[in-house]
Amino acid sequence: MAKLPGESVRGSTTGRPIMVLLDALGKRWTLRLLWELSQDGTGSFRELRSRCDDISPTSLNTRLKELRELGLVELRESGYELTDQGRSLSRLLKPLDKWANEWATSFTQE
Amino acid sequence: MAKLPGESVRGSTTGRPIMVLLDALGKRWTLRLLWELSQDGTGSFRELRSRCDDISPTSLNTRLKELRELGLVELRESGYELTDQGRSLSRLLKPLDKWANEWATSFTQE
DNA sequence: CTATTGCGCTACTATTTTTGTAGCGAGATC
DNA sequence: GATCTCGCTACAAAAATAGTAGCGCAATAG
Repeated sequence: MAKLPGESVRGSTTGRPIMVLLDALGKRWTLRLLWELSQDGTGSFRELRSRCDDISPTSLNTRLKELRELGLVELRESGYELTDQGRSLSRLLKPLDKWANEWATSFTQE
Repeated sequence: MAKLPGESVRGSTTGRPIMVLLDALGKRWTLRLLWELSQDGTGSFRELRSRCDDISPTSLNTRLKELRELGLVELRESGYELTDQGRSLSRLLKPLDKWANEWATSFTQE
């Protein structure tokens, strides 16, 4: 179901890993889920739902399935959690928080 | 049209900058456009279309409008290009390329 | 001064993605 | 065996995205 590296995605037929990644991250909730899982760790399906403002179970499941196929998330006894790869990706996303805060000031000053 | 920091977005009513950012980046083509503009610099509307595998003008325009409202992209005589803020954000995205390449190897080995 | 070219972009409809509501089936607890 | 919570699915509605055609404008060419 999910597009893996090497496969053709929307906007790029080359299968270049970065394109596959950008395509996956560009789907709704993907980034948010990675963010939530990296911030507060393991969470059950229903926990994740409430953390994400009651995202519909359909959407949540679709994204979680994809993230699992992409090797970024796994379901363990304790609940959903990031894989090692998922964690290493999340580390790259962390600086976005600080960036966003600085970015926000350019709006409040207007 | 675009949701700015401080405003409520899908999945988060707090207006927290990171949530607004993740919402914006999670829309189709946003990440890809930032990527293209950071890689090959300024580009005209039609150039960007072809760089993105002939994304429809409707979609392209919608995203470019948003990116301009968010202060990440601007339209100059020479074409569309990243603002300073857009460039600083793109710098954070750069490591994704290397990460994606390493990630991809975990699939070819299977 | 007409004709053509290339620009950013819009109108309109079709398609795909995402959502919301309700609830299933399985396992633990009482 | 009734109840609770779990992950998750069915299905229809709503929203986002896409595809095709072409407009209005400015610059260039004949």
